[in-house]
Amino acid sequence: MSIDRRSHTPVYRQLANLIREGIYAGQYVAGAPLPSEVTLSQEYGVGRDAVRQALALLRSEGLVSTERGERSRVRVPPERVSVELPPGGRAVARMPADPERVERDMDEGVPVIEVHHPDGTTEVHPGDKTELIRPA
Amino acid sequence: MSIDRRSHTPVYRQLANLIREGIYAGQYVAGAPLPSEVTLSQEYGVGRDAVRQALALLRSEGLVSTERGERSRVRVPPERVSVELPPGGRAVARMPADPERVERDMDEGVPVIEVHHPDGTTEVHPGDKTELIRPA
DNA sequence: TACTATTTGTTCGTATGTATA
DNA sequence: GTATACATACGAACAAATAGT
Repeated sequence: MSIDRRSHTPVYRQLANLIREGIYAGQYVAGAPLPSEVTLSQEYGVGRDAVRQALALLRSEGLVSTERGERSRVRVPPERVSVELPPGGRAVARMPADPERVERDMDEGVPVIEVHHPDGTTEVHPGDKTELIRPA
Repeated sequence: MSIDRRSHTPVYRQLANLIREGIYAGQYVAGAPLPSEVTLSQEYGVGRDAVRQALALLRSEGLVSTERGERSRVRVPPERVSVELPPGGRAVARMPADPERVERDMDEGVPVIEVHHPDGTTEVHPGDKTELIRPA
């Protein structure tokens, strides 16, 4: 599979699909670095801008993480800690605002879970490390 | 408050912070269109690229939505439907992959909630229209 | 320590396409 | 049909962080 210039699907989205499928297929191993942006742009014959947009899309899905000076890596899903939803409690999921995300030291593309207790208090948990449970 | 070119914080992130605060403060009303990208770039004295990156950041937070040919709008939070977490059930939150997001007709910056039942079945709900509850 | 090479981040410029009003 | 506005795509230059020499 490769990039189709005549497709109505944007190049960067096609590229994101290719890389995503590569991750699902195990072609790119979790925790391992992807090829550099320049390498990807040469391999697929697209501009660096398209590569960066594709990687940004995958970051927003929580599939890869990028740090300055290092190649992007396939994100390793962390272990989940069980949190009980209390009787009479409610929970919602939302994306954190950027300053909040940085404050909580969370990766891009990771939602937060807000647990609202009957007494009015609220707990916020990182969505990638949390599993909401209700005992049987 | 305005843009500080000498700050270590990138221009687009500063701009995103300004617009976000403007939304929180009610300066930009929910459902109303923001100024156009060109207008914003002139008002704040930054490049259009910085404006687009700022808006992309706010979209990824589910704070604004953008459609081609129209100015970006402050997103209106939809009503939430209550979904009961069943006894013995588990729930996680994650970002949908782009094709899945398009398939489900969801806005950018909106997570999904996966509810896993004890019998092994799974339900997927849009995070902006769902509230997970446990009866008292 | 210092230096170099690699890599990602930011910013600007330019052009073209596509959808809306 | 025209004007406005957002989307895509390429190139280029420089900054900043990393890793290794």
